[in-house]
Amino acid sequence: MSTEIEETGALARVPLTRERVLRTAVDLADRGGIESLSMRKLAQALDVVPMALYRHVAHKEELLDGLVDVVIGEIDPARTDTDWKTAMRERILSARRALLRHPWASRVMESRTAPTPVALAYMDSMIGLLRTGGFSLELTHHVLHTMGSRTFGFAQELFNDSGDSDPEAEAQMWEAMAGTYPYIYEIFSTISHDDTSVVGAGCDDQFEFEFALDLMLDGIERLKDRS
Amino acid sequence: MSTEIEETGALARVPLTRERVLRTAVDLADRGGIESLSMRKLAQALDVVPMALYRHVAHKEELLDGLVDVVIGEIDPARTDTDWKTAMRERILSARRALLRHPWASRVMESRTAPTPVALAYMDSMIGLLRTGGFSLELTHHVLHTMGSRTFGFAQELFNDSGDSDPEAEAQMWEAMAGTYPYIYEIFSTISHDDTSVVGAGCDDQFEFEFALDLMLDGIERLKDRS
DNA sequence: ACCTGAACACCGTTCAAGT
DNA sequence: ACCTGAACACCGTTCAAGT
Repeated sequence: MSTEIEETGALARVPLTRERVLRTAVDLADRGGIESLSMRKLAQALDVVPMALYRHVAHKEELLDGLVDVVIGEIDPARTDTDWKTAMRERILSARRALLRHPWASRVMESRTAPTPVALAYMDSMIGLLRTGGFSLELTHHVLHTMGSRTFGFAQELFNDSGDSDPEAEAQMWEAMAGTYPYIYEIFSTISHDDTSVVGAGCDDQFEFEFALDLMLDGIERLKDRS
Repeated sequence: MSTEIEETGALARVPLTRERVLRTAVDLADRGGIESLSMRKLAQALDVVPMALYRHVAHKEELLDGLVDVVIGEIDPARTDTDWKTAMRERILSARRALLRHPWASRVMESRTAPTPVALAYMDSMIGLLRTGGFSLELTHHVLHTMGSRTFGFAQELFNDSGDSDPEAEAQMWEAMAGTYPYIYEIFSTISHDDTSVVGAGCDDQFEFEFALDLMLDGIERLKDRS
């Protein structure tokens, strides 16, 4: 009967599993950003004492590894009915879509020191695309270095303008740029005409990502044909 | 006289300046890694109470901005006596050398949300190389997106194998790879023959960086000539 | 044997009390 | 008016005491 009361009190006291821990963590990070994801807050969201998490995850690093695995799991498998270039291109764009759904994911991926089996499997199939596509071992290796994190669908932007967008401060920066950074000013002022503001997120990130991706894929293809 | 004792006790009690704070912080990070750089430890290294730092730096974020500025300050200025391609190539390689001297720097740069004036000036002169080299505004913009952080001399490696290098665990991973990740195995086992171990840091990072850089510069040059 | 509250050893930063 | 010790509100994680 005390059991009954407990059950009612905690409603359907779902047992804590690694999967539920990870799912809740992804949710928390999606909602409040990765910096708001602490072991303590995660425990609270799961209605559990912090120490209970350590049954399913050795430490926070392992939790972060798990989050990356969840995101990689959302990437479509590689097509097997086309050439290497199309298959790689489409898969990378699928990876990019997964990362856009979880804006914290690329930063967490950067911070990992050792690849998980899931990440290794992803890499292995990517390399497989090249090898079965006729690339030599050497060229494959160079290509991997060239693509870097782009293989996982992201690239290092120069500055992550997550834009707190204080319009006053922005206008001021704008003014300063014209004088002291003429070339930056020139670019920004002409590029972002399509958007509402003169400054702001005036460029098409998707286009720019594909531009760089294709420049690399084309360059890589040329090297392959030459060898 | 009590003054005299104090002076002797603290020896040449150098006054705290922003520059001395930054220099010590760079030193600390160089020596013990960026994760060992806390406001408290920095204060201790300067033989000062933690709060004293806040006179020279508004918060830790500003300290990190300052560190990035120090590193950018070590990059050679752009040559003015060559074509855009050579000037850009050499400057990026100079930036890379600066980053190699401070292994924590690229990670700190990634974490900055807003560029400092020093970073903006660097970017402005980089863009200037392209513009005076005959690039259209549009192409210049695309190039910036393509190069991304490479402009600052670094690229996202797939995994930062800072190698704790537990040889036993490494051998085990090696064994697992052959079976479950055949393509990764194939690459690693053939590439790193030049080095001592079969695994290990068997590839020439400098070569790989330049390979990718040149692939991009060549692709960019081709686009420019076409337009 | 299992579970967990309290504690530890840290953070960055605030603020009021001291000089 | 300046300086700073103590305190605050957090962390991730250990561990011994409780059941």
